[in-house]
Amino acid sequence: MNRIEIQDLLNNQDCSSLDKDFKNINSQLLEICSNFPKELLSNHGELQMQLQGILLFLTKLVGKNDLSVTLKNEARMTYQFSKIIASLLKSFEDFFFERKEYNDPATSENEFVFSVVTQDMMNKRKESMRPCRGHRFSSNSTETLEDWYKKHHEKPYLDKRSLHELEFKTKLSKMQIRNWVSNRRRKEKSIHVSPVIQDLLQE
Amino acid sequence: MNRIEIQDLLNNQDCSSLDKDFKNINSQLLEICSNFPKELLSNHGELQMQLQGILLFLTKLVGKNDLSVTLKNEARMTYQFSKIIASLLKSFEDFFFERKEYNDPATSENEFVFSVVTQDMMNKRKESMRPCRGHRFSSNSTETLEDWYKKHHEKPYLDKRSLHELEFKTKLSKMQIRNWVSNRRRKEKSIHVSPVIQDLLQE
DNA sequence: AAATGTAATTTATTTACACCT
DNA sequence: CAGGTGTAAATAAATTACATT
Repeated sequence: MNRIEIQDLLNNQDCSSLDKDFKNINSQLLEICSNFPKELLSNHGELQMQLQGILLFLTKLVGKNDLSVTLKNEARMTYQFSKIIASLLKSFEDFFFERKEYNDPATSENEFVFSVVTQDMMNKRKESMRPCRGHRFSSNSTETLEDWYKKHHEKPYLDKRSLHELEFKTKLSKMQIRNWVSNRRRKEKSIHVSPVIQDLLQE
Repeated sequence: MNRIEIQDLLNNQDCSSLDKDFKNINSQLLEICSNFPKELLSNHGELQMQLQGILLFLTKLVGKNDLSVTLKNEARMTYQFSKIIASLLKSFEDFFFERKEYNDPATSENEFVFSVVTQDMMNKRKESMRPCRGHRFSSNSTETLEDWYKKHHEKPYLDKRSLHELEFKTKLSKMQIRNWVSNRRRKEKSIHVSPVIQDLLQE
């Protein structure tokens, strides 16, 4: 399984420039949506151009192989959302300018896609690009922590020295380490090994 | 954990009438989207009414407690999608009829939500309402199958009699049973119990 | 700073189905 | 069509973060 690499990747960097670009795209979309009917007549050409650019960027993004699954999914969704906006825009434009030759819905809508990007999805990207719920630590860090826990099994509470040491070894923040140990204690409660196995392990 | 109940619920019924209503809503939405610009002037009042009805239904649906998580999510997404459509429709209408008092985007867009419903999401509902990937069998059925497998561990292949018997006991279709046994054989390959434990189990 | 609850995410497992031999 | 294998779609379980008390 090649999952650890992906994990480490997520832990050690911000996917920085790509991520910034993607955020940028999202803001552009939000802005387009906010100004939707107002701007249609004044600069619809510009809007179309902007949307084409956005779609182009997203196509490229979706095609990339080295992306995190999350980012890829979001990119796909945003792509679909952009497409629907572009499509609606086009329809309305045709309507405004009486070029009433919009395609037969029966055929054109077949590849019509709807996708949902909630606003808080967009916000999420802005806020929490760092310590992220559910994102695993590197197996290295986990091992270090697990070792510490095993050693201090009797009284699994952090003192200053331990915290410092772990911070250094794992490169995690104090808060993350405190959380981990706290969560680990909780986990302990729900682990119940049968006595037979326990004996076995003690050999 | 209360998960088994939910599972059984999913296994034993079709959520039939609700489900049909929901499908209906989805088709309505699709139709509205297909005819979007064309119908705007001719019967926008009707459209608005229809959308209001849809939103009402979805609000109720989302509020229900006894729904499968999947359905609930889909309902939420569809709700958001409907809302965006309604909102766009309203904006354009205002624009058409020169009542240019659409709300200040800064305030009105704050609760603006985008959601994505891909077309194949809608199709999925249509097709596969029965044997559904990922939906677990009842623990009862699984136990029966697992028992059979254990008994025939040496040669875990179905004969006609076994198939018939299992079909009767589990209420699953022949195909499902064949699939299960096939998948079970595959799983066997990836299970490797340490010899120590194996000895232990043989006692 | 502790337990506890729970949100958001990832990973593993289960079922269905397609394709090949 | 049986059987193995690959993989899609869904659920379940585990991991990390954070809020509350």
